[in-house]
Amino acid sequence: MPGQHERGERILDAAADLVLRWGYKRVTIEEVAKQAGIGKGTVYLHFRNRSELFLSVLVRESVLLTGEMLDELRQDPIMMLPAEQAQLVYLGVMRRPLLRAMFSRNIEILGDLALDPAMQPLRRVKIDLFGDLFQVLREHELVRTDQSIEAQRHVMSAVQTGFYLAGPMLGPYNTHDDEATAALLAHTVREALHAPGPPDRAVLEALQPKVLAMLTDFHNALAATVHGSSPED
Amino acid sequence: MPGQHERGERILDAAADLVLRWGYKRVTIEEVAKQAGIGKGTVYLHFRNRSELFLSVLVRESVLLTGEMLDELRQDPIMMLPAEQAQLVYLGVMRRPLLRAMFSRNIEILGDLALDPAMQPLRRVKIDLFGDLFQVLREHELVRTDQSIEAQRHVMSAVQTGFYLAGPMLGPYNTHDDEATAALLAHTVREALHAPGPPDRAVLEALQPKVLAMLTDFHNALAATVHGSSPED
DNA sequence: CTCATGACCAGATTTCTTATCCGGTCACGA
DNA sequence: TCGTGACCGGATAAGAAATCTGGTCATGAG
Repeated sequence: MPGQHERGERILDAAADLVLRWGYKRVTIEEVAKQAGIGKGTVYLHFRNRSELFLSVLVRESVLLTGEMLDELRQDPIMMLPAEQAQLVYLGVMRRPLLRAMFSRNIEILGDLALDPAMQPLRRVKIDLFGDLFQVLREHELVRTDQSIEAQRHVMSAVQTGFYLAGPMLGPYNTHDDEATAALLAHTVREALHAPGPPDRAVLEALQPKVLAMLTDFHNALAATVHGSSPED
Repeated sequence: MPGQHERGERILDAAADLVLRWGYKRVTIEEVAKQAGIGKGTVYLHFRNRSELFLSVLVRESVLLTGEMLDELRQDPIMMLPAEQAQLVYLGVMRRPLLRAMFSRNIEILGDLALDPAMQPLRRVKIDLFGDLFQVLREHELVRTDQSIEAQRHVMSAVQTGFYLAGPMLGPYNTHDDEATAALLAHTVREALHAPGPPDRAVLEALQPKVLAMLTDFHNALAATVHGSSPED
């Protein structure tokens, strides 16, 4: 049996590769199977159907990114702050062509995959994460307390959305590379949401385990939805 | 001859009404002419072609909005500040169904009209306006001076884009009405771009004529591109 | 003479029909 | 037990025919 990692992963590799080369719409299950060196039916031993397969590709990328976030957070608790997180996520997304296509609504590559109903629960998990995170940060006055959590979530969503979409839209007027844009995004989030003044390192460090646990839960919840070992029951 | 205002305006009225009811794609020139109570060929005495007609509808709305901005700015020079402007524009756009459809990329109603190449020069005028505006504000330290003008323009675009698009995208999680969202947008822009501390009223008032002139130029430039009196040469 | 008009044309769009493809299943065989 | 590819039907694409509509312009009203 060729390849080092297990079959489910190889299917995901093949699917990811083909989507980037041909676009979601044009990739057939048979072609994915061929590229993975297996029979067509075998794909269905791992994924219930077509969209679950491709969604898994996206989720696997997200899991990788979340893993990176965890590492960074372990190294420095400053990464629990919204601005730093937004910056890191932005750079991580831009580094991954599939996520970049998803976040910048590249309809050419991902088609209507991003609108798939199966995406809904993932969004929910993410929104819950942010709700919880803001709650904790607020309790320790790391973010402003003069806005509601809903307002902060709204600002966070809007600003992030804007930075992902505005780059392409500005066209030739966009003179910023990814690093510079990420820094701008961080600045905007920081000024809009963080409590004034520098954060208290002691508080940050005290909170680190709790936030780490929350992010780990999120990471695991995501990972649990990547099939590829066995089709979900 | 029925109707009070002149024929070009009546054509624009008819077009605006039909676009909102049927969507840009479905509206035919003949139908617009019928609704305006004139013959089909007459439309072409006012507009060179289909897209110029519908673009003019959009531009006319923008001229109205810019007029409101001018009034507000005359009443209170605080309105020259980016946050206040963004807030006012947001509310103005949300109040006008056609502009709302354009800014929130409602593809159902406006189709690919927003992508029309004829839109380009308008964007350019608007971007130039913002460049000039930030330049003036910066010279009088009403906005931060530790960022480049390009960076500030980028932040402004991104944040605005985000707030226009994030509302629909948040779906049921969006608990804010237009007023609250506009306030949130203003807050975000203010914190990200304004100089710290309250603005100096004296400086604001001293600058009022200059900014008023800039906005008036913009207003006139926009108005000049609304045809409807005679097809452009 | 000026200006509005609607019949007219070509190209674009839609509709209807036929052909091909592909997601998903499952009987078979390794 | 597990992997496979032939097979099925619905979906999608391709093609042909019919309809529609943006834009023009000869005509006639004022």
